[in-house]
Amino acid sequence: MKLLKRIVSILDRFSNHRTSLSLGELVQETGLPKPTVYRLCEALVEEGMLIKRDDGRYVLGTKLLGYGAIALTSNEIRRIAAPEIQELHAITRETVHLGILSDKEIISIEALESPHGLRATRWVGQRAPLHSTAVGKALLAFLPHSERERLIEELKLRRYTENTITSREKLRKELDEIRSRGYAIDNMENEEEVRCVAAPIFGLNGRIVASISISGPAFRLTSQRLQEYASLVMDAAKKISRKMQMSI
Amino acid sequence: MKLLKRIVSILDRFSNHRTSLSLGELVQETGLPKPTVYRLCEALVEEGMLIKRDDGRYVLGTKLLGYGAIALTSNEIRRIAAPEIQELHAITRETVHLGILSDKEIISIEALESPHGLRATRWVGQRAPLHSTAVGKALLAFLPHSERERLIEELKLRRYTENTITSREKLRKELDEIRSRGYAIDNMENEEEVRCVAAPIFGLNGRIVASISISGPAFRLTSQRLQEYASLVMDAAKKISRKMQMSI
DNA sequence: ACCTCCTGTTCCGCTCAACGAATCATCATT
DNA sequence: AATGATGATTCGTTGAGCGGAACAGGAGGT
Repeated sequence: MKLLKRIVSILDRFSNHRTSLSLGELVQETGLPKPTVYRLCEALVEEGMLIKRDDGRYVLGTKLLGYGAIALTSNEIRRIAAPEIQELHAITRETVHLGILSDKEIISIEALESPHGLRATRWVGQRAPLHSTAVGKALLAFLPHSERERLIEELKLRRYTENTITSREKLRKELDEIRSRGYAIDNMENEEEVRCVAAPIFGLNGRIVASISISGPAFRLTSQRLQEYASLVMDAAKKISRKMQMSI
Repeated sequence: MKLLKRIVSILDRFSNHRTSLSLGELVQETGLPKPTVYRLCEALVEEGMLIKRDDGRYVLGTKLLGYGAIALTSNEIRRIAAPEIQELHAITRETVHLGILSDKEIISIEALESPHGLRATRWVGQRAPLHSTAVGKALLAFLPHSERERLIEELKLRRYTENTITSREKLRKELDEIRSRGYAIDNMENEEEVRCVAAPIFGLNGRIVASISISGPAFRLTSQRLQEYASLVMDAAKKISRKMQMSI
């Protein structure tokens, strides 16, 4: 469906660091002809999916906000996992979040931030790479072989820090390790001085559906602390998985 | 744009109480031919805007969640109003939320729930009617005359409780009153035993951009308490408005 | 005041993307 | 085995969407 693909390619230009775009920018970045982008944007404004600000720049509209809120409530893992997430948050006082696979990225469907002044920030709806985060790697590691391989091949493996895994071969080894030990670690691979530990959550038929993680500044999440937290997240993940099995 | 309108009319079928829909239901409720709905839904699934569950029913997809999160951050009122909202919440210990106009409804862009066991629930992204809520009436009241009239004519004025205003004439009178006293009250008009009080927030050029409210159970929000809270929300709204003027 | 450049807007004839009636497939239920 | 309900597919038709080209308008320079 051509038109829909174009709509998505326009909406996808917007991100948290670039919340507004001009017609020209959209034309350049989508590679579509100017009248086409113009017509589409005006139609999207008409439907409330975009807003045209007074300065003529486009911003994602409130219609999408409404859809987002509904998309969130239709996700039952979120509801089921809530108590365990709160518990982890209370015990560790670090940022805890729950991520699922969306296209070739992780998207957070629940997030509780650490009360500490210095903390890892995560918000619901935030997207993050698969290869450089604990949540992403945990999810990737426990996917069925074929899907995992397809994703590994399709990923860009962009470098974010010195520690980011950027070779497919290294990523495969890392995922094997994660599978054997049952949890994933992000040792400052996505952001400087931030460490995370994540564990997989399985739904009925044993298929991985999400992963849960604890994130924080490296100075608090020392490697010893990380070990402790690893068993905590694994326990929480197992509890949630068990609840998922019973939720038919 | 025909196709886009159809896409929106499909996505609009989903709500917080009906998070999943079958092909048949969508066909019936949109009035579109079956192959058309089928083709569109499959394309939307392809793009991640819908998810087709194992049971064949459709659910709003994570792509929309991502867009929603970005739409939220592109809203600067939210950022500007955050401190005042937190303050109101801390003082009153009731549910406080910030709403803006979206199509012919109110949509919440910020919400802090009361810590009390019995509380009004509001979440970000939630939609609410204009004519039966304090936030809605406050917004409506301070719109430019022509827009206000257009909206009043277009609204359905559906009845939710005994107190809901369902006549256009009464609504106009109510809005006049709200304009003269500077704040709006919802006296169990949207939900039984829930009262709210809301005040308008103006942006540069004095145009109304949002409204802020306190909501809670009627037994705590007595008419006397409501008066107190009215000055609180008005003060907060004025502070936020002033900040908005300076935010160029 | 005039020109230039840049961005957004509109026009209009062409074409293929989207359409939808009809049909088929699948799976419970009787 | 027959029936009914729902989802999936086919395919000839057509107007919705396309995009090159031309236009408008404002900012900045000369």
